Amino acid sequence: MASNDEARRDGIPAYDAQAIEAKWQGVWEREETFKARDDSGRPKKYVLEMFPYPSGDLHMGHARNYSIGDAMARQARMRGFEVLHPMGFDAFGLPAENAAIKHNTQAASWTYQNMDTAVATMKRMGFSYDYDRLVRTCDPDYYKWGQWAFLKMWEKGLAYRATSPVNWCPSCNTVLANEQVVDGKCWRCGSVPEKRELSQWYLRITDYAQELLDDLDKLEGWPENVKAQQRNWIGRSEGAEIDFALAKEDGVTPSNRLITVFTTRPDTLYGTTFFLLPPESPLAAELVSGTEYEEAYLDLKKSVEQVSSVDRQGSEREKHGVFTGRYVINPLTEQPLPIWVADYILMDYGTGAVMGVPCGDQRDFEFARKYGLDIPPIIAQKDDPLYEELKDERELRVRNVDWDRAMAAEGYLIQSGPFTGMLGGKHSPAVDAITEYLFERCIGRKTVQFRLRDWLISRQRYWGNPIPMIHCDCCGDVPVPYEDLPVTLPDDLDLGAGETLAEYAPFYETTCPKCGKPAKRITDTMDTFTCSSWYFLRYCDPHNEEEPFSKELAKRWMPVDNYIGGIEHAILHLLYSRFWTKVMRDLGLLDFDEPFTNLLCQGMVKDANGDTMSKSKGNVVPPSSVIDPYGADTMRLAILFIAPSEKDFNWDEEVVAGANRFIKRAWRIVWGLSQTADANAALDVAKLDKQGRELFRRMHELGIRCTADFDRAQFNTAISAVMELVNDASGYLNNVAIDRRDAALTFVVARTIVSMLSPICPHWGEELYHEALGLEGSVYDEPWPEFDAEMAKAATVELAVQVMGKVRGRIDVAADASRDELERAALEAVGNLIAGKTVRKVIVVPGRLVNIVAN
RNA sequence: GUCGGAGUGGCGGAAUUGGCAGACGCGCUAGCUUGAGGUGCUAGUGACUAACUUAACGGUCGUGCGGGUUCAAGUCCCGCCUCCGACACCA
Repeated sequence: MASNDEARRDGIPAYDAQAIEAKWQGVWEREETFKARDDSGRPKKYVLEMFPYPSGDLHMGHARNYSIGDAMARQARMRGFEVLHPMGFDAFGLPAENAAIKHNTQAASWTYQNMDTAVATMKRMGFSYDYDRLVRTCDPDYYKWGQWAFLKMWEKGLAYRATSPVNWCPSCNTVLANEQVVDGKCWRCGSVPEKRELSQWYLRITDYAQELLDDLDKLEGWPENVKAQQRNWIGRSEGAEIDFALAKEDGVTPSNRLITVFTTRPDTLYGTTFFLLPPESPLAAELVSGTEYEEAYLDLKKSVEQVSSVDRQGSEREKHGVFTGRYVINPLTEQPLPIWVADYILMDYGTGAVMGVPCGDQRDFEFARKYGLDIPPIIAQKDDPLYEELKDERELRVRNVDWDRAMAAEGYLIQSGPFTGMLGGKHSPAVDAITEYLFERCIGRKTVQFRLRDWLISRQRYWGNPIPMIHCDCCGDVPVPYEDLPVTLPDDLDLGAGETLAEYAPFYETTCPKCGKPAKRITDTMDTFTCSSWYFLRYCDPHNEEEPFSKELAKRWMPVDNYIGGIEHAILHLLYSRFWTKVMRDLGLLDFDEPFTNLLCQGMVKDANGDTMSKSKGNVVPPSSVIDPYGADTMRLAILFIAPSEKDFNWDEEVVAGANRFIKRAWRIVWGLSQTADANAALDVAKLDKQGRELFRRMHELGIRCTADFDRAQFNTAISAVMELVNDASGYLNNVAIDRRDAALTFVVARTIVSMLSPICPHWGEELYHEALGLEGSVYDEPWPEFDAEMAKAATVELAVQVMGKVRGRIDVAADASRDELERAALEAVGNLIAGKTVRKVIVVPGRLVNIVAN
């Protein structure tokens, strides 16, 4: 190419990305440049990207994720930190098993092959991982410790087995955790799960619900939306439990049997006109059993079972209900309330029983309308005529109203006994007063409900970490002794023929560790999210054979300072990891509460039209399509420059071409500067000519900006600062003859450009550091340049002169000019505009502007 | 419905504490370089705009919409609109 010929003529070598990148990748590997030292005296920085699932080669999303992390890790090293920057693979999971079934091979071979491919691509991208710490979750020396943690939780009562209705995915042939049912569908395959009554294994994450919620407030380095999603998911709700006595068959005489409801609005108790149970409720079945109401009830129950959970969702759906023929007694009014079974009531929230308040709750309102139940008003706004009419009414006078929807949730209580006139609503004085009143009479109490359910971790699949439990007919569920860990996953199942662990006798046949009789091993494996809940701890001490990680090394490296990954893990992975960390803390292994100090969720990489890339759409841009023609450094630069890290962007070939243009231009400019650069020359600012002084000043100004941008992980603007410095250096080379350039200045500017871009374009940086600047060692051992705010100050500055807030002129003044001088210069500059007017006020903002108020 | 986030040129996007809106890049325009340009370099590029031979200079408007506070608002306050995301019959 002509440009290269021309470059050579100037004594500047061509930028050959492929050769340079291969060379430095070799050097880094040989020299172990990025090995994290447990015992160095430097302060630590733990930079972590979410490890990938090895489903094939890496895609653009990975490239973006790891480019962000690598820029952080490399810059942190230059800032003097000992950096832990590890990588691994979330290697268990269904795709490997499905691929093995399809190709009649073993899941392990498919997985290890993909991991090798991915590692090769990571190395081609030049990521600065400490590969000695590579963690693969399917390695027995890793999953052994997952089993160990399970047993510890079993001992503490945090792991248990229970039989309950669970989500069964018919396509994956396994159960799913609540969190893994997304939009009513399986998170992995999109099929609609069925409810099945099964015996399954759980982790008691609900024990930590309050702490998981409270500690979100500590996470200042997390994005607001992730914290909000977790808060929603945990779903804390304050309210009261209220006991209603079941009426005897006569419908009016209270029995001894109590049915408890949960409500956030005990203040609306006076407006309760009916009582609700879900179709699945055993109590409902019992109440109608053998009565004339049983048939209608069974019909409703059956129709609900037939409606999939997707269709059952959403408030648009019409509500259905049947009367049970029985009543409960309102504990305050002592009025009987009919018990209905309704399909909008959930069995697994609250107590599984609800008081119906049709005037204040839109759902109850719709239900009451449909079935002709009374809607007595018990809450009103002050400007409502109803308020005037009933504000002093303590008894229930108006039994029904003619509205078309429920009223606002907040207002003043009417027809509400001694509470009439109080302000009602969520967390209102009336709620407190009635709750207290109920508590004194032993018919209610303050309580807190969570939406969060325990974590269902058992999966009926082969390619996962076996649950280390044995079932003995005499002794029940018995843990595998610690010395027998790991329970190793067999590698010779005939997956192609559909063989499962449950059918594979060499695995499940065993003896009871307690009584020695023949017993059966549990053949369920653990949810893969258990493996990813603590891998960041294993990186601290990856080869430990005695324990999952040593306390000392966890203390050395944890918590993760910067965690980078996709927003799709906002709930699942991040919540589970927080839980696991707290459990490890309570086991005495950790001395902190939260694993990830700062979290960055990078945006998605979409195609040029804004569609998500997918194999089925055929619009995937593989990383190799950029590395092959341009090199990894261009790719990294383009990916970080195109948009802020947390935003989605559409793939744009022009941006890649532009990034390549810049990297080559910066290459030429550094080489150009190097022609006169002398590393040993002392810089004397006073001796610099005007252009030299200005370039030096700009270097400090832009360096300060660039450093701040790295600190807040805003790489697009960090790069733009380097671009500006390259532009300024280019101007210097164009305008200052070679024999008049300052040797110390050209050196320091060249080195600064190289340093500032090296975290992003590492091979480029190392090559220039050695070849153009003639320096020894690695650019990553070079400290990040120091920038000085004093040096960044200009001798003279241009200020805007405003009249009444509009820019009307400009003045060039000394940077240290006094306010009086500025005011005088400004008044003079716009003298003709304010002639004949009275100057009321002059606002002087040093370094920025002068505003004259005159009329 | 609830919770979170965002609306800035033709495009991606900049803009500490209120202080010259549009940095940087893409694209586009013109010129130079070149046998050629899918290279490089130089200059220009928010919209509108009277008088004037032309141009420079200037003027008006401009950060989703409408109000407000202020010498000064993309930024603060009040009221809307639109888009994106999460959860959703959670009592």
